[in-house]
Amino acid sequence: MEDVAKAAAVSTATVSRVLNSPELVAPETAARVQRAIQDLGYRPNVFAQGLMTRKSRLLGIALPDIHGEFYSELLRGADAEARRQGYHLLISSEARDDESGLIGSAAGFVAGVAVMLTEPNEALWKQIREASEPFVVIDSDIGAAGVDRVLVDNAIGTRDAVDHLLGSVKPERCYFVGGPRENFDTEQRARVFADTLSERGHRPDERHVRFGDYSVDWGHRCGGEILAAANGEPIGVLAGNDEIAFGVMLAAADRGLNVPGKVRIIGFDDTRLATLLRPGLTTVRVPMAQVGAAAIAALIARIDEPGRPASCTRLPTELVVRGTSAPAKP
Amino acid sequence: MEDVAKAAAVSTATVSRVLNSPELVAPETAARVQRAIQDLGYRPNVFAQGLMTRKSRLLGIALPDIHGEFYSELLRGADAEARRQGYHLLISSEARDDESGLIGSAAGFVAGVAVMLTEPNEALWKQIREASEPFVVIDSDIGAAGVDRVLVDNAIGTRDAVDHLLGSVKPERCYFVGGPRENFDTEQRARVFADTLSERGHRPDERHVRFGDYSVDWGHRCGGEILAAANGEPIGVLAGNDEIAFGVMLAAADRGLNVPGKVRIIGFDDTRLATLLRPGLTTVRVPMAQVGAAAIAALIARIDEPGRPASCTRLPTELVVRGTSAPAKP
DNA sequence: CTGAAAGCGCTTACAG
DNA sequence: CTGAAAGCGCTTACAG
Repeated sequence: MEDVAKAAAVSTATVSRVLNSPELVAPETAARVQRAIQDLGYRPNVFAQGLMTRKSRLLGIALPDIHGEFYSELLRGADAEARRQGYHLLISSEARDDESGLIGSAAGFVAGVAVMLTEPNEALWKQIREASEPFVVIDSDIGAAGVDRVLVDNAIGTRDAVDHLLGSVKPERCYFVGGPRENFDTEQRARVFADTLSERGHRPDERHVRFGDYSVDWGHRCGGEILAAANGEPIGVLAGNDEIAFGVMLAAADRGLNVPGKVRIIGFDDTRLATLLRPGLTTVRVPMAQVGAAAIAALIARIDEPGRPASCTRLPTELVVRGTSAPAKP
Repeated sequence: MEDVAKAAAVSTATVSRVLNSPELVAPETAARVQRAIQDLGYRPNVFAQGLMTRKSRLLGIALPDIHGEFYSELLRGADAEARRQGYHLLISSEARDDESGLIGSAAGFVAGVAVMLTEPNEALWKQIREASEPFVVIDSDIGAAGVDRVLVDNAIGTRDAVDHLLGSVKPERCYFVGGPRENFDTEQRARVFADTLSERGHRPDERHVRFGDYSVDWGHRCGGEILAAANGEPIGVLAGNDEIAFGVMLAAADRGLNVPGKVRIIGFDDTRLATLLRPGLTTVRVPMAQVGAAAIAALIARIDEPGRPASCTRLPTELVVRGTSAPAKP
C-alpha cells in the first residue's frame, strides 16, 4: 500500500479512500491511484482490514448431514451468490454434532452465518439468538423472533401434487408417505396434504399419512403395507422425498403392480434420481440452489444494514410431471 | 488480551507465549494465564494474528462442477480433517470457470489450497506453480513438478473388475464404456482395462474401448450400439462411472436382455445410485471422503513443513460385487 | 523465564 | 479534497 501511495504521489490514507469511499476523492487523484494499484498488482491485506473494520468478507454456512445432492446444490447456489457479492464461503457440516460447532469456532471470524435447521433444535436456536454476528436460518419455520429466514414453500407444490393425484384417484385412496415426523418439511407437506384432501371432502386418518425416514427402505416397506391393503382401483402416493417415492415404486414392482396404471406416485425434491428412474418420477421440485443463494443474499443484506426488519423469503415449489403419475384429467 | 494479562498479572507477551509456545513459559505462570483466559472467555483475534504471522487457519478447496454426490462426499471428508486439525475450509466451485478463481481471489487469505483437477488444464497448472501459497492437487496425475498430490488408484479396482468379468465372459466380449477421453480417471481406467485384457491374450480395439461423457444418456446410447452388435453369448461391460453403467442397464432392458444373465455390468464410484438400482450395481468404490481428508492432511503437512519433499498419496479402489455381474467363478 | 517495545498493513477521525 | 497520526490486537526479536 505504501508503494502504491508513493507511486501515485499520495498518502496511504488516500489510497485507502480510493478503495473504500471513492466519492471522497477527487476523480483525477483516484484515477492516478487506480493506475498505481493496477501497475503494482496491489491487493489489500485482508487481515489488516479485518483488524480495523472488525468485519471480514467471510460468511459461514452450516448444514446438517443431509443427502449429498441437496447439500451440494444448496452450496453451489450459496457460493455463487457469495462470490457475486465479493464474499467467501466457509463451510461446516457439523450443524448437528457439536452444538457449538460453527457458531463457536467461527465466532469473530466470520461476518455472519447461515444455518440450515430441518428439525426443532432449541439449543441451537438459543445460540443463534445469543450470537453476536448476524444469522440467517434456512428451512426452520419456528422460533423466528426477529431472525432472517429462508423457507421452502411446500404448500404450492403439495397442493398441486394432490390435485394432480385427485385427477385420477379417489381421495380416500391417496396416501402420504413422509420422512421423519419432526422434520419441518415433512410436517408441512403432511399438513397441506391432509388439508387439501379435506377440502375435497375426505379427511385422511393416520393410516393415510405416514411418517418414517427419508430412505428408499422406508418407502419400500411402507409402500408394501399400503399396497397390501389396497386392491382394485388405483391408489395415489405422495412421498416425502424422491427416495421414498422410489421405495414405493419398488414395492409396486414386488407385487407386479403397474406404475402409473395401478399406483400413481409423486416424489419430492426433484433430485437427479427422479430423472434417472424409468418411468421418470413425477415430483415436486425444490429450488435448493436458490435457497442457498437467498440465504446468502439475506445474510449480506443484514450485514450491510443491521437495523432492517427480519426478512422471510419463501421460495416456491413446483410440480414436475413425469411418468409415474397419470395425466391430471384422464 | 490486555484484560487477560492484567488478570494474570503478566504482560501480553506472556499471554501470547502461553498460547503459541507454552514451553517457553513457567508452568505456574502458564496455569495462571490459562485460568484468566477461561474466566474471561478470551479468544484471540484472528485478524491480528493473521496480520502478524502472515498465515491463517483457513484452507481453500476448489472443485470442478462435478456430480453432486462426489462433491459432497469429498467435501465432507475434507471438512472433517480440517476441523480435526483446527482449520476452516473455504470453498469454491469455480475451479473450472475463471482461471483465476479461488487462486486469485483467495490469495494471501488462505494458508493453502486444494484443487481438484480432472482434466488437463495447463493454465491452472501454471498458476499453481507460480502461486505463493502451498497447493495440493487432487486427481491429476500429470505436471507434478514437486507438487503434493492425492490420487485415486484406479488400477486395483479396474483390474479386479476385469478379472471378475472374465470369470464368466470371454475377453473378446468385454467392453469399456468410459467418460470423457481427456478425463484422468477414465483414461487410466481405460488403459488398465486394455492392459488387463491383453495379459489375458486379447488386446481390445477401439470398438471395445469407448469414450463419451459421464452420463446415463451416453451409457444408454453406447450400450445400445454394443448390444446391437453382440448376440449369443453374454457380454461384459465396465462403465466409466455408475451413471453410464445405469445407461447400459437401460439399453439391456430396451432389448429385453437380462442383467446379469446376458449382460454383466460393472460401474465405477459406488455412488448411492449403485445401491438403489435393481439389481444392485456391481461397481468399483472410490473413497471420496478419504480423498478429501488426504488432500487436507497433505496441505497442512506442507504448511507446517514447507521444505518436505512432495508427497503423492494413492487411495485404493475396491470392487463391490452386487447383482449386475455374475460370480467370479461360475 | 519474562517484559518493554516495535511493527504487521490497514482505516478513520481530526485538521487543514 | 488530502495528509499526519493514532490505533486495531496480536507476535517476536531484544534485553534482562
